[in-house]
Amino acid sequence: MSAQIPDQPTRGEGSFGPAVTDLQLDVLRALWRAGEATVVEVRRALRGRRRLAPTTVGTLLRRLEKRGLVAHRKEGRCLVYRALIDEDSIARSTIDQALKGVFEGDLTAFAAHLLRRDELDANALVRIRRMIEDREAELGAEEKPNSRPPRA
Amino acid sequence: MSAQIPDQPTRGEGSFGPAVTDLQLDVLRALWRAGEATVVEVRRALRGRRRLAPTTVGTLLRRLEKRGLVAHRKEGRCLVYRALIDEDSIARSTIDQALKGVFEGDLTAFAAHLLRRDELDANALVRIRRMIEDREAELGAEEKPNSRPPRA
DNA sequence: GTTGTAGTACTACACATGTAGTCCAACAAC
DNA sequence: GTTGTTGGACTACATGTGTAGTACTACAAC
Repeated sequence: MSAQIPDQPTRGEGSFGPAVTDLQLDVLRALWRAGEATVVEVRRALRGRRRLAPTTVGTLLRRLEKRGLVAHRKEGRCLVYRALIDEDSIARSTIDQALKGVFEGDLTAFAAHLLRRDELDANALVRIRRMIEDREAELGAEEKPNSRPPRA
Repeated sequence: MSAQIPDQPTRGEGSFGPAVTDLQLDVLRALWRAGEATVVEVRRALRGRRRLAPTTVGTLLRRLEKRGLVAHRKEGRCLVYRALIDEDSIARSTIDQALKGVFEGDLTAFAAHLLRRDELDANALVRIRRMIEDREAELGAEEKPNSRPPRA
């Protein structure tokens, strides 16, 4: 998984995945949701967030295709586009980029920063702690089947 | 804290903080570390990561100043620059941007994603869990010491 | 004084991006 | 057939960015 995609933007920096802009992400999201979509359909999906001319959406898709992030097939006279990367790859590289940029890749520092946010209320903390515990259990189980079962 | 800064880039999107590029971030980082620095000093600090012409660094600083992210004072014939935003603001808005873009602001989903990363080994998990527990204690303590005095 | 020299301002250029207009091809209706 | 309509290709333009060259200015050395 996680297709092999070139990274054009911010090309001065390390070889990361593709860093898509908000607009590009919106377009990709439309494709992810629809599976496949024509220009008109993508445009409709974008409606609400953005009101773009049909040609604009066409341009966006063509440029995304040039970057290797989407592809199209011809159905009659329409072009039907589909995404070539999955949401997770984008998430990963976006986060990587932010992470690397701001915290120089230090996930723990990153976590520390996140925990200071107001949006993270007690409930969210509990949920996340549970996730961590689950993950610890998972890792514990596969790393060393019998040593120090971290699960409480 | 967290100075009030306009966000020029990706201006199509919601009113977020400044989203700086990698290069800009490198420059800012140099300023943060040094407190104040001239063009030459910033350039030297960047050396290793980037080999830029002195004029390039000057341009970068001037543009950053135009965006309101740095300021300068004159010392003799040299301009001494300093950052106007702190690292935390940048971290916050960068993360916000990534978060909003990819996970539509859902911090829990974001956390779920992070927890799947290989870089997060058992030790990191423990550290982060501890941080969460601390934070939970903190929140618990200030939310309701007895009933509803919001001041902690 | 004249002449380096260093440092800044201005200008420039290529490229990605957000945005859309114009033109053309293909199909539908008459 | 001709004519409309629809959708895509190409072009365009403003702005931000990465990068740097050139021109000016002020100080140091002679």
